[in-house]
Amino acid sequence: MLFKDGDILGPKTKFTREQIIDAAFDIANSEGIDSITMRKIAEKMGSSVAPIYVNFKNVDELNEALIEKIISISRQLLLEENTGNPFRDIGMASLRFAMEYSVIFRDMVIKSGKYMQGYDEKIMPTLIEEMQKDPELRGFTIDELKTILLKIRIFQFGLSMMAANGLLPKDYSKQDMMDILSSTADDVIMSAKIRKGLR
Amino acid sequence: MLFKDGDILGPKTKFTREQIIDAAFDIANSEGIDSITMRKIAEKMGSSVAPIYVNFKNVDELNEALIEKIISISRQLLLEENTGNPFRDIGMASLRFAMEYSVIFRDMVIKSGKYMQGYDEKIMPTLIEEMQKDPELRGFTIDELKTILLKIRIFQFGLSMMAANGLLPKDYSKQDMMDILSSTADDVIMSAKIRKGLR
DNA sequence: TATATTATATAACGCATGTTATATAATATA
DNA sequence: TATATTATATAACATGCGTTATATAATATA
Repeated sequence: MLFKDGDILGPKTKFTREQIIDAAFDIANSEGIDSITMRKIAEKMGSSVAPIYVNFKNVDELNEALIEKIISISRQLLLEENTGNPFRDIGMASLRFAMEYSVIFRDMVIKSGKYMQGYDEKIMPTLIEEMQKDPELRGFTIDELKTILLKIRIFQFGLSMMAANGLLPKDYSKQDMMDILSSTADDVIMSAKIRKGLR
Repeated sequence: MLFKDGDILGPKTKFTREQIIDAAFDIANSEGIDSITMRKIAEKMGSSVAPIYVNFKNVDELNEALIEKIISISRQLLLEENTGNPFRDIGMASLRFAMEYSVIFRDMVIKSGKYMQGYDEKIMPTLIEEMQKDPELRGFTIDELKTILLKIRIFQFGLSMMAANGLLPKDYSKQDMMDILSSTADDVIMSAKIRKGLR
């Protein structure tokens, strides 16, 4: 062995793994995930495709890394919404993601239905537990809480998807969206209480 | 002129315009609209690409015809839901489309945001008029009716989209979906009444 | 039957893609 | 300085795409 372990030979790296992922992310968020090509990424970085293939075995591996970045961003958005009410926080974080990264949000819903389904199934029990602690929701059975949660999640998903696709009324603001989300959540909970004779 | 007008010469047509559109529709509904290629359509029909180019100038013209077929199917579904309550009928028809042609539904939402937006803006006034006739909804201002309609449309869109993407709980039946849609619509209306002191 | 017409098949073109082989240049160590 | 190593550039490849040029075969009429 001519060199010790850890030695780095050759020219300095000009294009890092992160730069590549960032370039891919930019393309995905402006033109859609399917519009990503190796040559476009290279052009965006001002390089050839060679640095990409040094950092990633092939396009599948790059896509995996891109998905990881997207998930990490969505997690970051969730962390930033910290009112302690995970119920509300998840809705708001999803709404923010849908608005700030609308093209990617659309693509993610379609591409990774399976992933999202698994994700949902993981957080559902946690959310139900949180709901059981909420004094506003006292007196409901677990099945009733599940129905309430499902209704609100369906509404929140529809709102996010309509926002991401420009299907909401013109000049509908972020505040309008947050308002209609919490208003409809109130509707669902209030009606459940009335049906149960809790009011 | 050797032949009279209206004469048809040459071999009999084996592949009609409709067969081509149907083949394209099948591919769109199983693999997605973007997966349609001239060669795949030909293979599905057991032909070459030649008959396609006799019936359509290019791929754009074929896509136009495909969109027309999709719209016509969605219109047919709406006609089949005829309870006289356009409010409910549109929701159910959209839900059926999302379930029976889920891949196409997803693609249509994404591809033709502009078209859908225009479509919505056209039927909104009609729906508001219908709501004004409904004795259940007496006493609301137009703005209040608009909010109620928007809430229900957002929920219905979210439900359709989740159904089309397999994001609903396992074994969630069509009946379950129709039930949760009308139940949530009731929630929204009931809550609006209570807020207004109508109950 | 011979001919004009047309539906279809085949093959090729130009283009964009992912991938790879090869060349070039930069860098740390002997 | 000379060399081994490696980051990058370039160019080619196979593949799949829309499209088109050409050939083939079927059909109705003269």
